[in-house]
Amino acid sequence: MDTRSLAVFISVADTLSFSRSSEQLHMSVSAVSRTIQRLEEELGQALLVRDNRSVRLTGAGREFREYARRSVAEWQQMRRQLGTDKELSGEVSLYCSVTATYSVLAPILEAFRTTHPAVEIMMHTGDQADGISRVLSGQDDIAVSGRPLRLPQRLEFLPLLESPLCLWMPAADCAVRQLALSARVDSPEFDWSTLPFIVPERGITKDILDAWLRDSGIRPRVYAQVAGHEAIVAMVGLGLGVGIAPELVVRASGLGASVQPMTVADSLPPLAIGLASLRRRLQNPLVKSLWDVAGQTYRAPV
Amino acid sequence: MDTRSLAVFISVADTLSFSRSSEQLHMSVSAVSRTIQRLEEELGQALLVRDNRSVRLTGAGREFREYARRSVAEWQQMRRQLGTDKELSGEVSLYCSVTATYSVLAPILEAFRTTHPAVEIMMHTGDQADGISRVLSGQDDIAVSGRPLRLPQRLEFLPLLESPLCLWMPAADCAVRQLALSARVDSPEFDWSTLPFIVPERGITKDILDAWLRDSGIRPRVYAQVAGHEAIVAMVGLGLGVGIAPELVVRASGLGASVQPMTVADSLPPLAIGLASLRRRLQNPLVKSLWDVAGQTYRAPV
DNA sequence: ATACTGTATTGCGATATTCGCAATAAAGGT
DNA sequence: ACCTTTATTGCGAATATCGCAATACAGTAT
Repeated sequence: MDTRSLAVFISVADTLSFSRSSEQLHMSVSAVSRTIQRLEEELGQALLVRDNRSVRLTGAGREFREYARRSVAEWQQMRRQLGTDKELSGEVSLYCSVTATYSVLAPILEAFRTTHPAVEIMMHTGDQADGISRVLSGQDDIAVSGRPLRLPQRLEFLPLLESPLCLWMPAADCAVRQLALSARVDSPEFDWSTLPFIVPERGITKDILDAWLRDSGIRPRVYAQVAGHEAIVAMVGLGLGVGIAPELVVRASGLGASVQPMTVADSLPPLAIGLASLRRRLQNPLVKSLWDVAGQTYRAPV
Repeated sequence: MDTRSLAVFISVADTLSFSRSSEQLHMSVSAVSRTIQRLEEELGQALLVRDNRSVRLTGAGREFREYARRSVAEWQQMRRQLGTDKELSGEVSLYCSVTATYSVLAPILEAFRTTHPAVEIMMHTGDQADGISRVLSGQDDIAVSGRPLRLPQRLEFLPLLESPLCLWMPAADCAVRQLALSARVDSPEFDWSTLPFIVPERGITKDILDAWLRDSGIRPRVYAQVAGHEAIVAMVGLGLGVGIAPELVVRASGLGASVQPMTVADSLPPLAIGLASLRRRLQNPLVKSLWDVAGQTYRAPV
């Protein structure tokens, strides 16, 4: 028996519906169904009567709900007690891009510092594209990252903000800019193959760009593959080509004057930026509290 | 968090030794170690201080032990309450050989009947060799069987009694008997290839026999492969060859007079006979109580 | 009557977790 | 210095869990 199963049962006992519980708990209906089945098997006793239409509690189910509530509460209490006993201290390891450091992380860390002064923050910066894999491999507890197109189940993602994803061209007059302006970019005749592209080497932005290019039927001429949005913006600013980057990065880079957004027909989906962490690591109270602080910090503005 | 982890922690906290706990809990030291690690990670707090030589409880560990004891006790109590509330009733499915029915199962079922009159026993009989696979496939809750040479981890085995495993030859004078007696069987020169063997088609006895034949360097002349010890004994009794069977079966078969044990140099290992069940099924209180009754029934005589 | 919708279960493949074994590291005893 | 005992860790194998899609069933709409 584990607390997770109890939580599932409590939810179903409250909603009296597998499907509603499955939404509430962010899991599939089948997972809920099997969890209840396991519980019933373990107890040798039906907890719920379901007749394909409705769900009701059995006598045993009612008794068990009492127990389950109590048990979960006691567990939570024990966690809090152990957690607060020695005023959260320890180390949390973060990974993010240079830009994210001040544009996303700063307000979070400020808030976190005041409430948990004893916690050591170990921060690593680098290409935003590596965040997810560093979290998956356990190198860091939390990464600031865009939401992956397909996120592994063991990964939890907490969306904080969205930033429009744009194609950028040089603002200064140059060959690339002429090309980019030479025709209505969003017209079907536009010849993309002449326009030099600067694309991300890997990561979520690359995935999104690839998908978008495929859907739009564009075969770009790749001028360079580089690591990090900051580098892309810089190269575009130098007139080497056009490139993709979230607006946020451009604004934060201080190069806002040297690049300009291109308007395209099928606009790119906005990039959801947030925190990523292994579910397992979130069970650690230190990591969890930083996570929670982040959620609160960004809930306020919205 | 699950009760299993708590039980592991309680054990280690009591013994203050990973290795002793690992024996107590029938798991490897590494599994114990990792369980504690997970617990500590989940709580964000060290529970035990180990310095490669000794294990001590931390403050948090002491607190947590209190909680763990309470939590496990409450869980057990809830199980009992739900279990006894409606006086255990339901169905347990058994599988065993014909012989085992009266020689092994009878005393168990007698005891079980008096304590749990409302439980329906569904019994299937057949070749003892099929017991394990029927349990593994979920067809039956419990099987009476010999202990498999390698038992899958999801299988629990409860040894009840041992019976010597022998080679048997016909007691009546006949060609096979003459052959079997023609030379000192346990001398290296004995020519096994002339002696017709009646071997089990499959199952644990077959595995043991195969291993023994291999180790003894014997290449037997197989006269017949048959299903079920009872059939082997019967065929030996008829003078068709020599065969392997546990003494228990011979005694129970009523053919004790028509077969005789052969003495061989490297004697066969005795067959451990007991109950087999999936760990998972043992969480069901019905199955568990039959299991427990069996254990008690056979502990007494020993 | 038939199609449709909402709900729980189940087969199945993919993924994640857990275990045991063997190798390793560390420290005390001989 | 060598051996023994004890906890941890890498790794492959066994097991458990999940989500998807198919299924089954009943009430509702067309």
